[in-house]
Amino acid sequence: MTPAIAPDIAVVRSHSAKRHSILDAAAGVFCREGFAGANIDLIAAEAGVSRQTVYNHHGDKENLLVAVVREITERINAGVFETLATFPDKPVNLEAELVDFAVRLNQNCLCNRDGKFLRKLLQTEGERYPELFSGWREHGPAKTWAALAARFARLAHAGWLDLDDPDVAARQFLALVNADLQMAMIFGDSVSEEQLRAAAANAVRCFLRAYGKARPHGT
Amino acid sequence: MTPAIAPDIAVVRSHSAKRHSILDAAAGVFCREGFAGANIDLIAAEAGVSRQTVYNHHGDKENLLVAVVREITERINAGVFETLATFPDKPVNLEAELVDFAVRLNQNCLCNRDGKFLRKLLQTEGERYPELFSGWREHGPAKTWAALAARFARLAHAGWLDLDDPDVAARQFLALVNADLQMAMIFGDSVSEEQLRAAAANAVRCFLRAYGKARPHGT
DNA sequence: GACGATTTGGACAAGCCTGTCTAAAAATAT
DNA sequence: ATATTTTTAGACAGGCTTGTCCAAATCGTC
Repeated sequence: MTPAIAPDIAVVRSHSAKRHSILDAAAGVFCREGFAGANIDLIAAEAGVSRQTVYNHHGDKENLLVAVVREITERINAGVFETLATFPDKPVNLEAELVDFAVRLNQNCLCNRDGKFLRKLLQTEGERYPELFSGWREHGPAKTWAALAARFARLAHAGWLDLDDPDVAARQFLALVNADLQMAMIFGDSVSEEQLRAAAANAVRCFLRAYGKARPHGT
Repeated sequence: MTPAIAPDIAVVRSHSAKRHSILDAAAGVFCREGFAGANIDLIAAEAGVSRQTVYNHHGDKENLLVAVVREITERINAGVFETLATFPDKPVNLEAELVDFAVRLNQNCLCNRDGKFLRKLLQTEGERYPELFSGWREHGPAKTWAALAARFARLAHAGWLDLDDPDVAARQFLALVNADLQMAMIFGDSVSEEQLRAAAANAVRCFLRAYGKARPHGT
């Protein structure tokens, strides 16, 4: 009754490839047009798939949105986790390494395609379907801030920083990193590698002027 | 041929009251539902007006959106200008006065009903109708930043601040002021007066740690 | 009270979109 | 090669929305 293993995964692969393609196209269209304005024919066309196939895979327009949001938040969370692991815990040149870290953060999480999509979907559909994002809301930014705050606290303990409140400092770091990019992002402009580095450099310079110490006490 | 003055302004008053009511309702609906999802019947109902009257006043759905955006950007610009005039040019207690200024900025411009609407409309329709916001884009944030930067530069000249680049400092000031409110705003939560003051206090403390001088040289 | 303009409610056509159905086509595994 | 499953293209009903038209009603002024 159950088929052999090989055919199953072969079917699943094609199946999953189409599924992924649909999710990708849907993310783009939902993001551009909003949920109400999104046209399933257009999604199907952009996915290179017939409309019926979209319905076969996800059943409903609303269901499709749910799947898209789940996919994106999962990828975002993975990206944040991965990038957070590259935080300079044992810096040699703190300023340079924080700048690199900030650039990675922007490239992998905030200025990302996924980051842009999540931000936009959140803004357009967040109030209408609050339960859609409630999972991310609980496990997303709060955890990121806490993790970043812990890193900064460790840096402070090692004598690199002078912090009153690591949580506040973490939020301020993220805010500063985005300071020069907000307008570009809100207008949907693309940001060059150059702009990204300059923004990160400005942010880190300000951050270290506020919270940096001249030398770690260990040296 | 031309009627007397009184009837004219009386007619215009009722006319303009309805017009304003429609614009107000339309702003709310466009913002909640997006352009595609906005229902003109709903706008009319929320404005307390018949659908036909909406068409009489603004002709077209797209036209209505244009009118809404124009109205909001004009009000926002006025609010920014007004608030900017309350910048502490001759401070006694710089930290306290900057905190007050930041609170005003948030209340009158950023966390405002208008501010929220503009942000959301910009995000949802900005890429589809770029020319809609091009006017604000040119004359809005850039001018605000420049004006704020000039104030900071004057403060630096008076010995209160130590700035490399006033423009960067102005952007960072605004970014810091929003640091603690971003999540609340993105989720559409309302922010209490308390949160607003706390956020402003955190922002100003960080800003002054980075750029403040102990005393102005004039004293 | 009469007059002119505005507003109203409802009817209406036209278009678009969702979601379903069906039969043909394509792809895959055996 | 055949059988099974997936995919496709198209038609289709149903619903909703925009924008227009029109006759009745309302409002403010003379």
